Amino acid sequence: MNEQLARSGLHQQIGFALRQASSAVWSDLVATLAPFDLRPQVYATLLIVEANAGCKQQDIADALGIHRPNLVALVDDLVARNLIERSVNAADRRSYSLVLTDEGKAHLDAARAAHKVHEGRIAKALGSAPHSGLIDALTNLAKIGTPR
Amino acid sequence: MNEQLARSGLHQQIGFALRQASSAVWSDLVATLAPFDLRPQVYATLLIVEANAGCKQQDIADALGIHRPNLVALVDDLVARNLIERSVNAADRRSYSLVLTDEGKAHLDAARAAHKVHEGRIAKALGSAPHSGLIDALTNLAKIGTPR
DNA sequence: TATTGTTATACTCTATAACTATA
DNA sequence: TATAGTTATAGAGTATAACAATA
Repeated sequence: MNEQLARSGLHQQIGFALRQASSAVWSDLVATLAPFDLRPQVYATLLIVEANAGCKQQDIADALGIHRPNLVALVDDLVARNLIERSVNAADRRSYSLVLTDEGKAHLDAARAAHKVHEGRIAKALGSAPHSGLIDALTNLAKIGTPR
Repeated sequence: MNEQLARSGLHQQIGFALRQASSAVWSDLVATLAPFDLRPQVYATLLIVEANAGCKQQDIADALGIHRPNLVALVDDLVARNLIERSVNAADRRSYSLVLTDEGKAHLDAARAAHKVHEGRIAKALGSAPHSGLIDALTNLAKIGTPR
């Protein structure tokens, strides 16, 4: 941000502070997971399927806070890569039962290790007084990925 | 989120918590500003121009953390609506000098009143102990707009 | 050379409507 | 009727490359 620019009060407002912090952290997460060919939502899907073996796509959409149609291509891709297995749910043949494959579990474990490093960067960005105030914390978060 | 769904640890992770909180607050802000025909970034642009009369588009892009091409249509629209005035900067004829019109100032003031109400909703969602922890705060924020 | 604004373009994420198959 | 998955489509928001005008 241009330091000469007078304060418009923008970065004191929770909506914009959240937006910028979220954007910065998301970008860092995208870069973190890229070596594993995983987008954040795809990684999250693997986490959810791991913790909820046999869940259906609707469950994942709810957990991610998005709509069902947006999960279709995502799950298709995971199945094509043999990271999850999609089988018809015998009890209710409208839905699928999703489970991690062994390969999916191994891939998730590798990505999780990288994610841990990412969380470390966040902790560092939050500084030594993470509870000193939400705006301060978010302002610091928004600086993730900025050369220091 | 499906309450039956076992915890995948997802909502304990800052990246996803931020994402969901940001999304919820942003949606609330969009709805708040809609009656004024302003998107959040357009409203933010008015705030920046008000606090930095004579600034150029590049300044706004920097403040918003976006790239210059994405501001062109936005500023065009504000000029067409007679909310800001764009005049050639005599000192550097490459750039424009942006200032609020009287109409723009009045429109911004009206929107700002609505924005205050939105901030009240956020304060309420944050609860009475806003500093008790970042994740808790964000989890509460993510519930904005959810029927309680 | 570097910067400002611009145009054209593309990608990600998310939303809605309508279909199918099952219940 | 309602639900799960799907298809097609649309919209916001942001990104990059390349150009003209100006410095």
